[in-house]
Amino acid sequence: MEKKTILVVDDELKIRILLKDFLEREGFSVIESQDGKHALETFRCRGKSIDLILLDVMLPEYDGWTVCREIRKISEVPIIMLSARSEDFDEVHGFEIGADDYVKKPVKPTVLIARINAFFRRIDKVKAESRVIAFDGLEIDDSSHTVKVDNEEIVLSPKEYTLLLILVENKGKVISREQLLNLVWGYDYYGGLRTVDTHINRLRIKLGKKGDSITTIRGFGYRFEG
Amino acid sequence: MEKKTILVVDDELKIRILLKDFLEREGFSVIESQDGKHALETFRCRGKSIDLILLDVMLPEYDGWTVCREIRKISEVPIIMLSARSEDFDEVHGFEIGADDYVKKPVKPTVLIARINAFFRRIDKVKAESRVIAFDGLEIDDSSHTVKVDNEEIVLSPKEYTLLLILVENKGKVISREQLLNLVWGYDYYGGLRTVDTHINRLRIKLGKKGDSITTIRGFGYRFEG
DNA sequence: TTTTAATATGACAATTATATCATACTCATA
DNA sequence: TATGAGTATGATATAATTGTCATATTAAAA
Repeated sequence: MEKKTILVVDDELKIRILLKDFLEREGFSVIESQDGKHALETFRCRGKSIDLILLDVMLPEYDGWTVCREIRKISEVPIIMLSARSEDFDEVHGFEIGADDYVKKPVKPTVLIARINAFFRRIDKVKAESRVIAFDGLEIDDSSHTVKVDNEEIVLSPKEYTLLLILVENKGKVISREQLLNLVWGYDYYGGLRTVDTHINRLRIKLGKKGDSITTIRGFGYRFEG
Repeated sequence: MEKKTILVVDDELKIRILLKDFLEREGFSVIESQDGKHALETFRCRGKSIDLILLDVMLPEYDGWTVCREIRKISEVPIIMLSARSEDFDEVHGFEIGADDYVKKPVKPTVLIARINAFFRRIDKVKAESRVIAFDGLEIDDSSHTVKVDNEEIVLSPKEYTLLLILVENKGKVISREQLLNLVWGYDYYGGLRTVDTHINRLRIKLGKKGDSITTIRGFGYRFEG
């Protein structure tokens, strides 16, 4: 497995150095940011390659809460908040706005690294799980990337496959074209919404009669019936 | 989504009751165990249906470390360890033997629940429970964007749907045509007020007998009875 | 009851959303 | 470099939605 990249956001140079040092010794690659604004810019620019964010709460130029909320609007990247504030209220708040963990300062590097490793161990496991979705004659095997309709394998392009997966994972729910662009194409894609239509169209054709399961919700998006 | 089941392992009855109470209020289903041996037996017997284990470290009949290690030999079920021991060494050890989180006692239920929710949010693919408004034979599911009258689905156009949603969200209150134009059409819309009448009309027809629930308040606007 | 104003309704045209098609571009591979 | 699969985009066709108006109906007031 390739190196994981961690973005460390803290205004104190001493802490950044301490963490960078420990993390790199553990085999992680580290990017640093000294304030909220810079962190957001960094993430917008290289978000795709960042596997985890260590985010201090007390920051100049947008505090940690703001940074967390802004990032959550565009990404589900794991975020661990670091905070000197030890109130329960703050901790709960951190989780509510989308953080994955909340660690109280002073941070002990050994403990933090144990947490990070445990976290990656868990999400890698979830990712690696061979997931098979099957119902009503439709079968999607995520580990082999194969799709079958009535036991007949059909070949989908990458975009078509991901599109189908997202729709089926959220079956019964309407997903807007904007959401689909985010989820399938990535939050940093700025193409036209019509592109989604075209791909839906091709997907429907390839799915044959199962294509009817993709319902158009005029004005709102698409929904997979299930 | 179906209820998640949590196995709470703690020898103190008081804590078990406290946690069970809180967790059930949050929509989890709870199983209890008062010692390590019993916890292992319980898990071996119904492990398949357990989604998370809250495991105290200080236990009679096999301590928490042992239970965690034994479970890890046969399962990857998420484990959150609870411990009165606050040494960093213990925390690191907990992660090393396969725990997913380590929470120091005394446990604050609100914090623990925030952690548990964040954890499930991360590892679950599907999230976000759907918001459903239902009463008197009318059902509006906003996530799937479906409207049912007496369990019969009816298809509404975007404007009709939004109009209905606004009316129902404010049921019992009169909403003026101006307000409806603002809420449904947007504040920057400058069409005629009569347009609302037409849409109300079309909505009433599609709702069938439920259409009678939209009352005209002469001179003021409309009101959804409920 | 008559009058008046407000609202309901139906028809139509205008607008908008979506599906579909044709084409050009991109990128990996032979 | 040529090929082909995959993709993005714009043009056009099709279909649904919407806004407006004329007219009918209704409710309140005189």
